Amino acid sequence: MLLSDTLMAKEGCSACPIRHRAVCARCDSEELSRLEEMKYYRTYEAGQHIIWSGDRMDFVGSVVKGIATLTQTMEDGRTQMVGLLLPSDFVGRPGREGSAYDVIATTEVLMCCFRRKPFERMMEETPHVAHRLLQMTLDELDAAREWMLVLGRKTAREKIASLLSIIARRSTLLDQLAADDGVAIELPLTREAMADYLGLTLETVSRQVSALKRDEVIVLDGKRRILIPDMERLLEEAGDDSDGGLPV
Amino acid sequence: MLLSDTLMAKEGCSACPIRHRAVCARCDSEELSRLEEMKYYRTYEAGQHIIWSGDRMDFVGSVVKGIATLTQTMEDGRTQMVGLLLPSDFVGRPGREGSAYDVIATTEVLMCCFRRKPFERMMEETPHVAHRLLQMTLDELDAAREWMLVLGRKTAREKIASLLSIIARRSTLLDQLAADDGVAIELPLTREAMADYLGLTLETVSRQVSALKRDEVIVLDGKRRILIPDMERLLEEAGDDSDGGLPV
DNA sequence: TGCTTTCCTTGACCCAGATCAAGCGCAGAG
DNA sequence: CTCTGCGCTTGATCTGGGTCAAGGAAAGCA
Repeated sequence: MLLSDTLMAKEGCSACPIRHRAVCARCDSEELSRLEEMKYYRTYEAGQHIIWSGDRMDFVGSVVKGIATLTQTMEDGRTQMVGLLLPSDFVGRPGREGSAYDVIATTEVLMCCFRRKPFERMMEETPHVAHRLLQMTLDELDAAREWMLVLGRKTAREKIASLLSIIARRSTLLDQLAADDGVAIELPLTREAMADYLGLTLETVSRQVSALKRDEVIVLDGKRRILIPDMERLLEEAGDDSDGGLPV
Repeated sequence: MLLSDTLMAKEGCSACPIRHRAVCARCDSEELSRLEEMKYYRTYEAGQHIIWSGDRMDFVGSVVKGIATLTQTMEDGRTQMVGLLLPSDFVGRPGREGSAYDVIATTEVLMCCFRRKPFERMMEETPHVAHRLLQMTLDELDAAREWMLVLGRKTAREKIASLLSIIARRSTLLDQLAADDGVAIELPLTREAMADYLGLTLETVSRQVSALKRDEVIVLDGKRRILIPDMERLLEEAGDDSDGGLPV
């Protein structure tokens, strides 16, 4: 209905925009058709819970379009975002019933869901899904560890710069629109969501974004679109100068 | 020499203390003997680098005895520990040449190393190692995310309590010595190492440990041995009261 | 026996970021 | 066209944890 699943449902995996990056990236055509039998599409509106922490979940799946967040909450209400799910990212853990986190759609989200049991069986029986999932999990672990450095040791300004450079890196990877005279990113997160990601308050986020704008590290285009005239400069501000790993 | 590898080298994997928890946990005897051909033992002294960040590494492996840390460092010297490696934990990333982190022996460490190329080949050809590694990586990812909450949202006192309860949980899992009148843990970390894990300074760690002692949440036995008379109480202090997941 | 080194503790002071509070601007509803 | 609500900004003030500094204790060594 919303994100026309029409096309997708008809054409199957071959027309899928994340075909070459998701869990299914390595599958041959036989495996693909097996996956097609256990899959279904589902959309979620912005703000809607995709999964509730503690709930039993009977599917796993990939984000096809939109952005979702992985969030952890303490009893007294303090919350920490522990993951940002962009298209091609995997949701759910094979071999585990319940989710440990809330998964919440930030924008409208289209999910490609697989019924859990058949998916787990397939992981046992064929190698490619498991291998790809291992790769993706190792990447996520690296990302989580990079984020631990951000949370544990960086200043508020560095945290903002780190978030922007991570989003910039990931979204240029997806879109290939890195103009050399600067990068433009869509930032579909509220100040509060940014604060939850960065371990800050929304006021501090607002102040630091203003400060980066004042210092011309970034240029705001409307409220949610951000231009980065000089990526090098932003990386310096993030404290991970001369970053080892260029986008691969 | 130090941790007599003598016994181990002779008896092979069957006598190995981490046989049922490490990457090799699921292997059948044929796979085991294949692993034995590519493996060798190596010891590291306390304080020694096992792997340097950025260095090429030609092995992966498991910690058999001792404790090591995974650490990330910024140019200006700020450091953040991103992982604590206890016996059975896996070191290295198949499919990647270099390490992104420093791996440093905290105590004397015995490693069971596998030459990387043959290990990667084996992962392609047989399922059990890859499956087990996926499981372990997913667990580590969960641990990393739990840690993100600690780093991003907890107070200094909660951080200390969280560290102690994690060590207590992991080491009782290993040793099965959870007396019901309290738990005793060996804490082979300096105040500085704890600070690096928690995103604090060593002074703050020292003060908060003293405070927890004063409030009788913990009892110090010498400098490195800690008694926890009431585990419930400690979990409350850590802020994750009524913890969902009992040790499985 | 005393000297060095390493690790830890404790105190005094300071500051980055939290908290509290007010107000702005824009989009949707009536 | 105004009203309302939500997301954002900005100011004033407070405070948890950082910083700087001064010892103390235990282990190794000569």
